Amino acid sequence: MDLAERIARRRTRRTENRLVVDWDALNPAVHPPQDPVGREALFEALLDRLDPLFDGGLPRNMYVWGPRGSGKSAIVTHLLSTLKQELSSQRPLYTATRGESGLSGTRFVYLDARRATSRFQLYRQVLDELRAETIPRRGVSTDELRDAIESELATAEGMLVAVDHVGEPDTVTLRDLQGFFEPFETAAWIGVGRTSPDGLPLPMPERHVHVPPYSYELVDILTVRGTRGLSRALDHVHAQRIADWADGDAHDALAALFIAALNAEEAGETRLRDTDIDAGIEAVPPGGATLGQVLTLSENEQRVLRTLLDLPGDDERSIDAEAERVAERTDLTSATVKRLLYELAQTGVLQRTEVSSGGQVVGRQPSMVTPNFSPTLFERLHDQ
DNA sequence: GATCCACGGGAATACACGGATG
DNA sequence: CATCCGTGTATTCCCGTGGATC
Repeated sequence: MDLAERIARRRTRRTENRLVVDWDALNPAVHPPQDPVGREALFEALLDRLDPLFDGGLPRNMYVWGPRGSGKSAIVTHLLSTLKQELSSQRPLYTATRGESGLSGTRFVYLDARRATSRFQLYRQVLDELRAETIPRRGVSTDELRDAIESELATAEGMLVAVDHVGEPDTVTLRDLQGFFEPFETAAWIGVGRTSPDGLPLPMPERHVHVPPYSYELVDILTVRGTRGLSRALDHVHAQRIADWADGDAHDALAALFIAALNAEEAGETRLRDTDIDAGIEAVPPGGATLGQVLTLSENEQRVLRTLLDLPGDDERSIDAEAERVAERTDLTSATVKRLLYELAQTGVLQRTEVSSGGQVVGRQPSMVTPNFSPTLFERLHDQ
């Protein structure tokens, strides 16, 4: 977007008199296509390790790790899409114009392990990226998919796959990755996760890239995102306030900003007030489940959450009772809902708290579940 | 007929607590 | 007093079945 365009957009925004002009810019689950703010040194470190790529070779497998909200996903998605743009000379459909080697360029694939939780799904999504046609979800064996990937790689110089969110409670581990990509001679991978590499495969330190939490950069991130998303610049004091509260976590910071904006819009305001910032901070459980995590849950899990949030009143209800209510409002059995609720609590999406036993004397104390994320944010992003 | 996996439910295990036992 | 036991409930674990698709 050039300057003239920016100015034009600003003008229309003003005349519309709206506070928010681009919700995606404020959305903590969305990574803008622009260069991530304040991570130049990390890109250098990554490019160093990817050096062989630039001679048509393959880098070693890598592990990129750091705490939540430190920008790992932003970095890796941006890295892969740029590499793809710059280095893969061929697109899936146009294999006719091959280079001298008779091979098409290196292929680049970014995957979210939350959306590919088995070997089958991982292969399927890799193949889906490599080929233009849609790959079936059923009726095909995992081995067939593997063979298909192999034959696809036979005509390429190599493949670099980045797998985001490895090593979470429900996702594949680094060790799994190693096994999954073992069969492919010309494939290298980058695992991205939160846990420290101690005790994991890939013992060599040169294969690790540590992403530290943000510190002062967080204010810049909020300012940049705010500039894109809001019709007026984000007040520096507000940005600072959110950044201090978020303690280096960009997800929580953006989530708070998003809710602040929502709050102001609902009040018919055209600028953020101090109270909106307060409301934003108030609504986000620090260190809770990220929106990305919640929004990549299966359809039924999200439906259960949505229904749970809509249940009327009664803030003291056992999981058993909650499951019963949710089951009534969906086509799932209460047994299934109950299992899902327990599972969601185990992965940190829901939080379990003891419920004061209503007169019950015998047996183990029941607990209840409450969302470990901002319900407002989830409802808003889920329903859209 | 083959494939994968979400659902559903039952078995196994954990926990709470009162009372019996050592 | 400490530990075990019995009973009842909560929670976790596990796996067979069937739907959807090729």
